[in-house]
Amino acid sequence: MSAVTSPLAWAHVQPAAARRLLTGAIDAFAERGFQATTTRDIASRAGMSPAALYVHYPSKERLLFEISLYGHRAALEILTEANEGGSPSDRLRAMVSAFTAWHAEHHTIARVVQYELAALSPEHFAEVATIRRAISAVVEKTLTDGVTDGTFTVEDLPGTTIAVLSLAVDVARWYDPTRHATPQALGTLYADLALRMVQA
Amino acid sequence: MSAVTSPLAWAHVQPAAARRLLTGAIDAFAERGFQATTTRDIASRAGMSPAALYVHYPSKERLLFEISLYGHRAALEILTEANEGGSPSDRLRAMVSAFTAWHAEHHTIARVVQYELAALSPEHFAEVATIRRAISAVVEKTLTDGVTDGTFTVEDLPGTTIAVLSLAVDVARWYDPTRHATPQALGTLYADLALRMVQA
DNA sequence: CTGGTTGCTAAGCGCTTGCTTAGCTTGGCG
DNA sequence: CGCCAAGCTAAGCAAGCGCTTAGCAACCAG
Repeated sequence: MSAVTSPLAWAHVQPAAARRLLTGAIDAFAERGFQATTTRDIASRAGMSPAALYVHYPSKERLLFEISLYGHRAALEILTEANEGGSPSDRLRAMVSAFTAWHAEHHTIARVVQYELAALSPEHFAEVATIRRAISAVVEKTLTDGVTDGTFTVEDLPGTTIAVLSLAVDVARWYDPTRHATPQALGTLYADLALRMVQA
Repeated sequence: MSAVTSPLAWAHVQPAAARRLLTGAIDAFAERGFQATTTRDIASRAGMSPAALYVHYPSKERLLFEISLYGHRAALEILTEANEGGSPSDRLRAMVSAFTAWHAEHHTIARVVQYELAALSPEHFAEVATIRRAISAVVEKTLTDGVTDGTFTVEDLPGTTIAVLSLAVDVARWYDPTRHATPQALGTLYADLALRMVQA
């Protein structure tokens, strides 16, 4: 099972009822947004009464935090694994390909991760922001390596880092599996575009 | 620059109280999202009681529609004007530069335009979707022209069109005028990156 | 068997929501 | 002046919100 195509492992969420609530919440948050989703909606997606939610989670916000935290960790892991070994070009290609494919494959989770940050409590947001900085740092490091060894020409390093990540992240906004290419094909296309953006 | 003082022409919105409600709604929707914004919040930003909103607009959704419609029209106009005259390279550079700068300059309106589509009524969404298709068509046409005259090499035309637009649109998500470059500088950088993505 | 823990539901509490109603004030016009 | 429309507010309604409480059935350990 490749890192690119692996489904997010929610097996660690126990018991099964808690997992059903979590996956129901992902679908609901991605569809309507956090604020427009009711606890009654989440509970009914899990086949339960509204009160059952509070047996497993102390609040609706906590549910969002669990999703956001695991989503961010998965995204960082995907990037870090793709960044192991090879030339800067190889690593950038692997990272953009995997990161893009992940945002397409898991566009529901990715939407929650990228667009519901403002609904997190300040403490929970701070925890997630740490992971986000690490994600930027991984990409910026690879670009720096490429500039150093002469394979990349980058005029504005932080700006180009944001652009490369931004390209992949925005996939979550528009991607529809019934209308667009496979996540892998999109990853390949985007990796090519990103390489063109920085090649010397 | 707040939506209130931005150079987007809201002068056509009359009377002044209606305009104050509209600009207050832009700021509130951009900050918290449509669903999390209350009519009491919008009214108080305009210095009025909650009931005064309904003198000028029949519903909260209608306020969103007016903002979304005008924002989409402004975005299409920006693109169309930048696409007039010159080589495909010149036109692509001008479009990406202007479209990116617009999304940075008007990131509050752009956030409402790009992220609150799901809150529109089906009829209002359909109206706005027409403009969105026109926006894609303008960019795709210029890429096609560049491929035809040999200045561009594009493997996947619809995919690359989305990527170019996506790059600029995502600026609205992360742009912060206190932390990032000026809209003009960002536009120049992004125009360069976009040209690199497609040049033969 | 008994006693306690786990996972759940029915009912509902206090509060906030979008929006409505009734009525007041203001300014223009005969 | 009298009249009316425009623009506003205070008060509040019905509905829906996140979350709590009380209690019940199923299970397992002793």
